[in-house]
Order: sequence, then structure tokens, then C-alpha cells
Amino acid sequence: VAELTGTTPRTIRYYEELGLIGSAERRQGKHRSYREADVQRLAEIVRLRDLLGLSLEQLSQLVEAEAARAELRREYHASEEPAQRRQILEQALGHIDTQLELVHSRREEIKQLERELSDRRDLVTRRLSELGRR
Amino acid sequence: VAELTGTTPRTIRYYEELGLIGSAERRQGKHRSYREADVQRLAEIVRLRDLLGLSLEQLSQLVEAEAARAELRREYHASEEPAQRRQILEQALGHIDTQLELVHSRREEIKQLERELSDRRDLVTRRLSELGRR
DNA sequence: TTGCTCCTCACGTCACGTGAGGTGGC
DNA sequence: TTGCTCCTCACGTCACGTGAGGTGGC
Repeated sequence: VAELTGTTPRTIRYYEELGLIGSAERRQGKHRSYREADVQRLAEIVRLRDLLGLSLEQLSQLVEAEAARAELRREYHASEEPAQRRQILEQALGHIDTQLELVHSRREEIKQLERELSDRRDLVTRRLSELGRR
Repeated sequence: VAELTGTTPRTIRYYEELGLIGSAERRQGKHRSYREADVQRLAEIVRLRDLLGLSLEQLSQLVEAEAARAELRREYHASEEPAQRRQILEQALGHIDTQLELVHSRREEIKQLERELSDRRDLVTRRLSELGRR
């Protein structure tokens, strides 16, 4: 599971200790056992940590909010009231938009960095071709 | 300077202690004094740390390589031999390309994350408009 | 003179890394 | 049986945070 998610066993145990992920079930013996869904969730956490640089506390809050939204989704499926369904959907939309803004601004920053490097590259190649022409 | 570079005084002192940035000159009194060039260099370090998640050891190596290339640039300007100038430029090109690959793959990862979030957003808005039409 | 920032230790914290010593599945 | 991975402490490390106590410029 560590390999699949791009981390180490120690990190997974640490996240379990913090409550960032649920305690894994143990097989006969003491080995932790994970389902596919657990792997997905962990991979997503690692991804947000690495790409956005979120702290484990921020990730905890995000996971908590995610759990609250999962609870809402159950109510959503149970409910027939359009007014309530609308409210739940709008809350989900707000949550997604918050994340999108964060990710988008990150991407802009990286893009800017890439542009600057690209410009320097062009400068060097220009000088090289000038050298060649003499 | 901490505010300008998006860090804290403590972090700047720590980087100085590690040799990641040069020891700042002191004014009369003991206050550290920085030039514009120092601020630029520090800002660049903070940027690479935050956007690419580089460790301070990796950044040290990068700064070292940068210093070596600065030395080469001095030779470059001193030299008249086209062969030597070409060699220096090609080395610079390789260095830039390495960084570009790293930054580019990062941007692709973020882009992918943004796409996934965007798809989920579309799904929610679609459901909302379906609700409205009834 | 009062407030604020700077300074240097030095201990604390976050997010794990790394053995030490022992157990379980192919 | 041999090798490998897993397990639990528990101490170590990296990258700073955070007072404690003191000094310097507007």
C-alpha cells in the first residue's frame, strides 16, 4: 500500500495514529489490511499534501469536511424534498469552488515559474545559434 | 525582508546558519542588512521550496550549482574562444532543461488535479440545473 | 520615554526516518 | 529453513516555532 500511494509504511502508521485515516483492520496475525477504497483515500491525501503543500492539520480538517459531506450525501439520497437537495448540492459546489481556487492559483504560480525558465532557455539557445553563425 | 520574501525572520536566520544563503552584513548595531540581490535570491529559494517541495539539502545543491555557473559566466565573458563559450552555454542549457522538466511535470500533475475537480463541479451544476427544471 | 523590531540562546513541535528486537506468511 | 516484510516501541532528524531575556532605532 505504501508503494501504491507513494509513501512509506511509517507514514501510513503515523497518519493512522493521528486519525487522519481510519484504523486499518488487522488480519489474523497483526498485519494491517486495506481495501481499495482506503488506498484511494490515502493516495488522495498524499497528492494534496505534495501538490498543495497542505499540513496534516489542514488535511484533517479537509477529511472531516469530506466526511460531513458524505453524511449529507446519504441524506441527499434519502430525501425527496427538492429544496433540501438543492441546499446540499449548493454546499458541495461551494466546497469544490474553494478547492478549485486554491489549485488554480497554484497552477498559475507554477506556470509563471515555467515561463521564466523557458525565457532563460530561449536566451541561451539564441546565443548558441549566434555562436554557430560565426 | 521576511515579509518581502514570504517567510519569517527565524527562517532567514536558519538558512544563513545552514549556509543556504550567505551571512548577511551587520549594520552598526547587530541588525542584519540585505541588498536587493539578497532579497531576490531568498525569494527564489522560498519559491522553489514551496512550489516544488524541495528540501533544504536539494536547495543547497542547487545554489551551489548556481554559484559554479556564475563562476563559469565570468570565464565566459573573459574568454574569446568560441569553443569554450559554446561549452559553457551548453552546460547552462542542460541545467535549465533539467529544471524545466521538473517544473513541467509538476504543472501537469496540478493540471490533472484541477481537471478532476472541474469535472466534479460540472457534475454538481448539472444536477442543480436538473433540479431547477422540475 | 514608550513601542516596536531586532538579537541570541535554547527548548518545543511537526512530520516523519531509523534502528532494535521480535513475529508472521511464502 | 531462509528471506523478506510486518509489527511495536523509542530515540533521531529536518525545518523551523516560540518564548526568555536583552539591546537598538524612530
